[in-house]
Amino acid sequence: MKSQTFNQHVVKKGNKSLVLQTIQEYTPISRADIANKTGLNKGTVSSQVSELLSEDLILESGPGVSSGGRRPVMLLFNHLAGYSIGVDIGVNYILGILTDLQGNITTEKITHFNDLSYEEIQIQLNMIIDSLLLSMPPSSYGLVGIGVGVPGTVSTEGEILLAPNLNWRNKDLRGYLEEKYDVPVLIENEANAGAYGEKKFGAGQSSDNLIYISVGIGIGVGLILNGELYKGHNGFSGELGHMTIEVDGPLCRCGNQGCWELYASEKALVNSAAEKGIRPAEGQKLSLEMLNELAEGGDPVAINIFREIGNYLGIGINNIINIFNPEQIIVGNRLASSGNWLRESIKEKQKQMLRTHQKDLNICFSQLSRYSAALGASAYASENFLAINIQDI
Amino acid sequence: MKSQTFNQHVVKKGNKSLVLQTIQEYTPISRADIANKTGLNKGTVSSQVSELLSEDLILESGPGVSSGGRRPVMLLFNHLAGYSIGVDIGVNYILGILTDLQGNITTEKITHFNDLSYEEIQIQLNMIIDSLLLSMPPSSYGLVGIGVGVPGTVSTEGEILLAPNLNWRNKDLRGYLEEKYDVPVLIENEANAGAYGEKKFGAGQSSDNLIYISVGIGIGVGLILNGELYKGHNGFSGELGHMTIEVDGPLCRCGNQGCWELYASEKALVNSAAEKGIRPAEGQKLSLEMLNELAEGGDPVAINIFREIGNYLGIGINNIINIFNPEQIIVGNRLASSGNWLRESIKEKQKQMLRTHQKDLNICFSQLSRYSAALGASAYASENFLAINIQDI
DNA sequence: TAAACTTAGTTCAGCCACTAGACAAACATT
DNA sequence: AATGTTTGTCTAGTGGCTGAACTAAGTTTA
Repeated sequence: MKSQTFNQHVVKKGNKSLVLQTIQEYTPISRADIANKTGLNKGTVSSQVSELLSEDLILESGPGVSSGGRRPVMLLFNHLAGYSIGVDIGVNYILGILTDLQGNITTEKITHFNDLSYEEIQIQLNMIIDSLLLSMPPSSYGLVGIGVGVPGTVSTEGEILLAPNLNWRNKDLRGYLEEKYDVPVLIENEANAGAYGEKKFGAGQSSDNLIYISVGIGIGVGLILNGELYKGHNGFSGELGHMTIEVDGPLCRCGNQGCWELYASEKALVNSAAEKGIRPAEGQKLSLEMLNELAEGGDPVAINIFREIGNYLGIGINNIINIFNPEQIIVGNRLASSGNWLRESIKEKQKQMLRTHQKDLNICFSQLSRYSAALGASAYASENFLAINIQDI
Repeated sequence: MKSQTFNQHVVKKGNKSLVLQTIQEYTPISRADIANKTGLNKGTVSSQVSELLSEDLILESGPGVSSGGRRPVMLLFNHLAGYSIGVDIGVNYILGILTDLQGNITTEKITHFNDLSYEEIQIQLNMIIDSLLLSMPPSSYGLVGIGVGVPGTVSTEGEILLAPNLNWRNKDLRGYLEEKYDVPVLIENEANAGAYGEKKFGAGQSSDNLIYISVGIGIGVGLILNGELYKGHNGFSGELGHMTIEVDGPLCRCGNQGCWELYASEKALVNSAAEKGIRPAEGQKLSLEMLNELAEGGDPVAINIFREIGNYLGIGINNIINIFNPEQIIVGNRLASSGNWLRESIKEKQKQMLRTHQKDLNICFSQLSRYSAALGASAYASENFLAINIQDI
């Protein structure tokens, strides 16, 4: 029985965390305002604030404007007290960012590759992390954690069980990085990390129920339900790419038939373009970027292909609406760049749905562009640091 | 900002609730054992227990067996301290049960009807509740609440927004019942109530992530995720019956095409039987019960129809596995009675899935037979009572 | 310009729930 | 009968929160 028992320490920790969160959210804010917003006693707030000040997690920024009496002392979240690294490992790239505790990107590094082994990718990853560390400004806490998003399934303990497009199986990347850099490391599925990133910094900040659809080579989905990431029993949730949308559809490598990602992914897009006779320039590969350019230039065939893919995306999105009744759906990853060519046909498909289910529903393309997953991963690391740090004292 | 602030009252309430839950789960149990299991101090447990005793929520049941020292005083959850009513309103029936605080059914009443208006159903409902109340034994708290499961969408405030098969729209059944019976009333979607019932009393007691598929005229799904009911932003989650599984499938009344329930519901079953030339006996209607009997008698056409429906059920279940990675899937409501004829083809379909996703996964048919929803609804009412009661003191 | 009023933040006594440990009660073992 | 164990109660002590008094520092009003 691992249930939470309550005592003064829990109370203290909870309230301290509440004060810090309030400061983060409303920076700058006075002690009196915190007391108002949280319902805590003024004295309690004062004592928590003085602790947070001594821990350098917040700062006093001089007097604010009076509202008819003594001028308040404004408090700021000290987002420069430490730094996190967020890494997005894609099928053919590694994107690493260094962020402060507020998720502002300080430095970014990206490497592209093709067909590297796990060990070779480890080396690339090290180079990126090392290079980010070199650029890290001095701060009270230094590097507080590393978060990594990977295109595959991750166990609840952080082991990478299967990343099919990278050919990885049972890799303990977390243990490796924790040993090497001696900070907490969190590994997450790329779609989960993206969902978290969008919830913290993107379009989903106000929603407690948001679905992030990561449309790249395949489709993965990150689920934020009741305000928290839902990972499923073993951490395998969100495999909506392998949701059957056509009973007798073509066979997928997952063993099922008619999987959504066979119709609505980047791969499906490129395949369809090839079938429809679009040929790349000499020496180039048929790519999403190229199709984007064609559509931009008004090419009717390309535009039509996007419309078709958008139609299939819309079918899956309708399913998602029926399943989750979310407040916010965000389409992210590679295909987010084609938002302009997909938006209309998704909307068209939505018209087939009951209007009641679309109340307050917002569908959009990622605002964080390619940073969703890396930002989410680094935010995970930062959150983890703040939670532990508050707990310890 | 409605965030929870912590103080002594919260601590007290949390620990008291923890003690009560421990007693419920491990009845009979001694004070010392509670302290061990929860990690609370012996003294704390003693004081909470004496409060619970004075509130008549628990009982002392004399000495237990010694384990080498003084014999412990065993404590029992007083499940007879009060009673709840759980009601399952179906498309053509009302099932009402009276349960004690532990979910044991004391009395049950059922009425069948056809095409009644909302007002007529209200009358039937009153008759059932009144009759259950007459049978209620005397107890400390009497009736503590009423829970109702309805086949439709319920807003987060408990208003019935739409129950298509009953032709209801925007009905405030909750307000009506609360005024009439003067106890807290909770209205839930029938699938949600069923999921909760299975989690509390059925096959899902040990799982924190369980999916209850209510297969009746249509299909509704109740989602227990991370240990709690997931309702979605407006309370409309779980409409998996309207998940598209065939892109260009037939039009559904929801506006979408190829919805799952067009292939795998009781309605689909009966339609398929009619198409395949199965005719009911004179004066009867073609029904699930009749097809069950035929299959029982070895009728190959009937068996084949079940196999076909099971196949479609399997497709949707595979989707559910990919989406939620649950620990437990329970098929309930009317079609659960045909489990024997469906099981094999569902299993067959599962073979198409990645084995990793099926780790620790258990799929079964409802153990509570037709009581899932009513039990869940009454459990909701009981829980609500216990939570409020502890809070108040 | 002084008095009156407001608002911000600190301090302190009192309260309450939890904890640790002493203690008594009741039983088992030797 | 003596010793050791386990259960449950009791008490003193701790720590965090609350309310209220108080200081500080502004604004408004006459």
